[in-house]
Amino acid sequence: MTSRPYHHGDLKAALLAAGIDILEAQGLDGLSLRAIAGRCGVSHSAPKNHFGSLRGLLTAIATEGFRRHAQAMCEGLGETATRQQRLAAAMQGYADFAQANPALFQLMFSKQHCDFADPALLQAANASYAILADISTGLDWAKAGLPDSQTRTQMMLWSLVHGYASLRNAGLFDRLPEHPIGYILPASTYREES
Amino acid sequence: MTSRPYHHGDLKAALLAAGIDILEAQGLDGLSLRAIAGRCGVSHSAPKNHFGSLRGLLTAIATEGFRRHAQAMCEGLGETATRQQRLAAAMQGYADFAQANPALFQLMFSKQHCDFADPALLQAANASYAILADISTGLDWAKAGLPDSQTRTQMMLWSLVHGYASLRNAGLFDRLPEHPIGYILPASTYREES
DNA sequence: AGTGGAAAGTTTACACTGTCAACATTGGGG
DNA sequence: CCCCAATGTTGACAGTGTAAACTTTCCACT
Repeated sequence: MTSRPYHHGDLKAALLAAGIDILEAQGLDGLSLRAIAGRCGVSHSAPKNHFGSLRGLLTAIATEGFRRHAQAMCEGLGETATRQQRLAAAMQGYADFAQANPALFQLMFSKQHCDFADPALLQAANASYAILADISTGLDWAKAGLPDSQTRTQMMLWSLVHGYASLRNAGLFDRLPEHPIGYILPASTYREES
Repeated sequence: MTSRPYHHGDLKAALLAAGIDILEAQGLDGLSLRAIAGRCGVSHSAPKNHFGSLRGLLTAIATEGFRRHAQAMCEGLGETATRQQRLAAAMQGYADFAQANPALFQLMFSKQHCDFADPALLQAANASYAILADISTGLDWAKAGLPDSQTRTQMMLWSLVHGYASLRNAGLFDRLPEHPIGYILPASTYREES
């Protein structure tokens, strides 16, 4: 269909897809170079030509994960919504993605498995962050007299939604009554748009 | 010195200590049953008698991690401090512990490595949560008309500090100006004690 | 057209892992 | 005193990632 530059088809993309499939089906434990290669019908050593090492392959998978993550955050964003509603929708998308893809989500934020020095991964991660950062413009959690109020608001929102998603995925919220992320965002901190 | 119920001394405790040492020195990757056993001078199969499997040993290590975690949160708690100051101190202890023991912190919240059905682990984790929950009594992030305001405040605080610690440990805050956790807690949401 | 070489994939080997079964050793309670 | 359960060892096994040597394919250049 697309390009076929060599004799067996579009590996690299097939390896990525197989990796994500195994990740969803069997979790991070079941994700091995040999399993991915086997699912693509190639030898266990073939992935090295495209990704160098397992770490490189996991980094590429995480990069694709951030792209889907950003898309999930954008899906609930209607044009007519208020900034508060858009923020709640983006955070809900963040948490929903983590819940729907727990192994991928865990991989995406694991310095143990991924190489955050990789430019592609860094760019994809920054793109996800930028979505929350953009929406949070005009909202303010600042204490009087402290600088960087915009940055601090962004860090607060990112930390809040990321911790919420992580703790829920780990099962630490199981004994508590359920509350969507919107019910945890303090209403009193919203500021009307100017 | 302590008790010596069998012919080689107090393994189990030695294995736990060796595991934590390796965790700090070499990270989660370097933590293997054989490495732990080797550091204690026993064969690679000895830990099975005390912990059953690697998962059991990691669960026990995480349990000890939660005990130290709770202690780190309590260290900054002075009796004379206001509730706001005590909250900020506990959260600072939470984040500092995560920064000082990144591998242990990662292990403690990894459903992949730990068995959260283990009663000891569950109790230790709940004890850590209870510290934040107790301090947050009297503080309120509730929207009017929603139930469970106490629970929601606790979830918000826990999510915020956990996400902050996790994202900072992953290096995702490296490009942003530094802000201690207290500068991210919104001041406007504090409520005076009654 | 034909050839050289780089890209893509295979094979083989190696060190390492966790788990298991069979075996050795020890120490304490009948 | 002696047996037995707890503790620890040995050896084997399937599985992992990595690396080197090898083979196959295809593209570019003369």
